Amino acid sequence: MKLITRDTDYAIRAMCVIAKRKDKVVSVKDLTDYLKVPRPFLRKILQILNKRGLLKSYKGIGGGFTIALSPKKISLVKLIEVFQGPIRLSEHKLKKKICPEAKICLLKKRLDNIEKYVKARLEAITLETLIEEAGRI
Amino acid sequence: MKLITRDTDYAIRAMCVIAKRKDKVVSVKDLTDYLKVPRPFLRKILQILNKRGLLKSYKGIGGGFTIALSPKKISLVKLIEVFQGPIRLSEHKLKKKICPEAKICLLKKRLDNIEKYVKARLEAITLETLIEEAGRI
DNA sequence: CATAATGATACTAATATGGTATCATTTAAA
DNA sequence: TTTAAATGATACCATATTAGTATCATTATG
Ligand code: FES
Ligand code: FES
Repeated sequence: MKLITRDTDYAIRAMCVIAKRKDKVVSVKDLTDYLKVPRPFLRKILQILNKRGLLKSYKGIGGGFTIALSPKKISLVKLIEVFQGPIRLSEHKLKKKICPEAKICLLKKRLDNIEKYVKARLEAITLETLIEEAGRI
Repeated sequence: MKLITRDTDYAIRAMCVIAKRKDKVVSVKDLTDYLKVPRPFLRKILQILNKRGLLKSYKGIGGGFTIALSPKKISLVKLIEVFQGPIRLSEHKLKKKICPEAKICLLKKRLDNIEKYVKARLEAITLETLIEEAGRI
């Protein structure tokens, strides 16, 4: 029932570091040294973030990644959806078909409400808020 | 990221039916006829609910299950925890060890808040509320 | 041209999920 | 007292998801 899987988690940590370094190019080596996260796995993750347009990448010696968007614009919802697909707390289906009772199902209605709330909260958590407040500690 | 897995879902549906039938003994056959859910799987699920004291079981011909507690007292949290363990939306650990930064980690703090809310909402959804409101439709 | 970086892609291991299958035990009723 | 209809206990199996590795190609810099 995890809201956040490992890859998303690592992505958040890495993005925070990269965002803090502003326009400096950060390599995977820099990141793994700091984050103690498996290198090939992190590489894969950063490549995905690059493809999705959240990072810019630079090849060759001295290469690495910079952040592609303002940290304000990168929310947890966005990062979660990159690695875990659309946020859906409740499918509440029967055997992969849409349940005929879906429209009147009370349980589904209530879970959908919870989902809306969670999504809104995750939307409000951006890289900026994570970095900014961390700086104050 | 599902809040509710298949077994929990089936358990909820089955418990609602059993609760509605009050003190009548409901067999797995009755339930599968009505719910269209795989029989051996549902059997396993009901056995677990029985062990956990949420159902009472009766063996032999004419046997089956009745509800053991007032539907008021059976919340979604309880049912989820039976099949999925304690509700923890965010572990946010590093390599199975507790993260040294856990106490000051902002992300964790925020996810924990979301978790508290979700848990409270799931606590408020009981079999009684599901049955009662369904009756009004 | 050597080297240090990423890009692309395929493979693998571990865990969780969603079940089946089998046999033992109990009990009501014929 | 036998039989059939139910659950109890357990072991097994199939699939999907998660969490990675491994390899080779490509690119940029000095
Ligand atoms: S959506 Fe089908 S029973 Fe809830
Ligand atoms: S709990 Fe370790 S970084 Fe958040």
